[in-house]
Amino acid sequence: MPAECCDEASNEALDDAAAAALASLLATLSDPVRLRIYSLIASSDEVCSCNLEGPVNKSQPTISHHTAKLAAAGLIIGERRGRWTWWRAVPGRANDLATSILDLGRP
Amino acid sequence: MPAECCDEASNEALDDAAAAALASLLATLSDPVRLRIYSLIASSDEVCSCNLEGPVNKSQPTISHHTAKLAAAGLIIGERRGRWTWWRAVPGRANDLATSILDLGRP
DNA sequence: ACATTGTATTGACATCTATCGATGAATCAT
DNA sequence: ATGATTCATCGATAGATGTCAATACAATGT
Repeated sequence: MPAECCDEASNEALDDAAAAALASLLATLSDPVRLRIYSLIASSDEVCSCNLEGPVNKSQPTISHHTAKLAAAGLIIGERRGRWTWWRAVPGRANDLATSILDLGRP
Repeated sequence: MPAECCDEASNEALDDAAAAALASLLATLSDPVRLRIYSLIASSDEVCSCNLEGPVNKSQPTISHHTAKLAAAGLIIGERRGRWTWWRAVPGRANDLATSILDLGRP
């Protein structure tokens, strides 16, 4: 610890647990494929998985892997109707994330 | 492409380039250490590097690596004054990110 | 029952990344 | 100049992760 420049222990804007939780949520959205999937789902009421493979252009296991991650993060929720799974965005989740990001800059 | 459930090509909410750019910015913030560093910087006017090692509790090369990534993403900017580098948050950047996230849900 | 279709899981592989020790470059004090 | 200090860079390593082929599971239809 140097001498002349350093203040006290700082105002601890974000503790370890909060940083880990927020980082985990951000990591879920930090993949281009997941972003596109979430964007497709969140901009519609409901999206069938069969409507994801086309635009996203990835294999079926890859899509399943990404939707599972988005669901585990609480960003989307899936409902199985018949053979297909229909996805919808969890309301308010993107809003909460946006305000969390804004709060990073508040003392 | 299945038959009964699938619509047309979807409303293309996010093209590949936009998804890659946003994902890259989110990836920059998807690390707990970087989140804490950015939080410390963004909640103050200016923060010296010597005020980061203490709260973050990582080695000096690790801190340097993270500040470099935050700076490359345009989230912080560093000014060298004498021996120390002083960091400040780029104004508006967190705001832009927050609105980008909110736009994901808009048709 | 059997075949078909949509989805999830497993295993393997390649790539990326966070971390740190060692070293180099730049700045200041004496 | 010499030494001390601050920061960046390099090399190495361990862990995480995106991707897909193969396979298993679930639901529907014949």
